[in-house]
Amino acid sequence: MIQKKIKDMDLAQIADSGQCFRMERLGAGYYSLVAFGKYLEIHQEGEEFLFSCTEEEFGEVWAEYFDLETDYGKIKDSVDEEDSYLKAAVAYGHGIRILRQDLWEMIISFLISQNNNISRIRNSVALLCKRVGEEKKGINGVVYYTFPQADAIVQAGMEILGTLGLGYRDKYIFKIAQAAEEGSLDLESLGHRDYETAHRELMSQYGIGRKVADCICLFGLYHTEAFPLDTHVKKIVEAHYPQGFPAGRYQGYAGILQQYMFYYDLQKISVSSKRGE
DNA sequence: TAACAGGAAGTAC
DNA sequence: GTACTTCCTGTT
Repeated sequence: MIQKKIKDMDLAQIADSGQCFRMERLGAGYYSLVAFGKYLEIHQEGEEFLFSCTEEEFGEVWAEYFDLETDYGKIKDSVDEEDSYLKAAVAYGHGIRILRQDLWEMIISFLISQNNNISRIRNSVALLCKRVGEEKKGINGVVYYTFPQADAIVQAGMEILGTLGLGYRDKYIFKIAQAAEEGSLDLESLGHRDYETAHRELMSQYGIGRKVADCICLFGLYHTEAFPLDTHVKKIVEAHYPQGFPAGRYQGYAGILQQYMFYYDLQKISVSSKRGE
């Protein structure tokens, strides 16, 4: 158990921001997550955080995972003063960060995400891990499941994948796991490519289109210039940026701002539907 | 309580 | 431009 003070980070906001699907709320200010085969529990109170790991593990895994090297305050301050929409989005989701997640997990998770909703994506990912991943025990004997590697998915086969309620996406997952196994999808080299190249290579895979490729680039490869255009962001751009989002003004990190906009839009929807609008 | 309709971080064809 | 799988959510 270690303690850290971290600015510009809100676990509740990150958990609900649709970029990760394995972060769970345990109680007020308490969250758990599984990533890179490890289980972590976190408690947040303002800028004070307790992590259920050693200082060593924090330095090796989690500091990078939570993107602590990046100054999100600076990013938020860089927003155009006259862009009232973006100012509001950034103020609302002030604790959003882009997590640096595992590439393979992002490929499969965002394949599942297409034409789907977040609560179902979470359930699908959880079930995939439980049925195909590896069972492990974390702190206090908590049982958790690692995200299945490509070989395990290939071994499980369509027979198992077909029982997970993934819909038509099951075949995408199976085929891409096969591609990773036989080498026509090379994760290692993908990690060394620039954004354009990585995006093109990802899109050549069955089941990965432009939007999913952008999500994988942003969340799995940390190409922060990637700007996934999903239904929400499309709607936002149409309403607030008729000339297109000014990505040029935010060279190299438009994707981070996209995440604030996405979260802002998503929360507004859930709040308004709760009010019966 | 249970059935029902609408819709969901898109892609392949 | 349209079909696609299944499930989640809100409504009746």
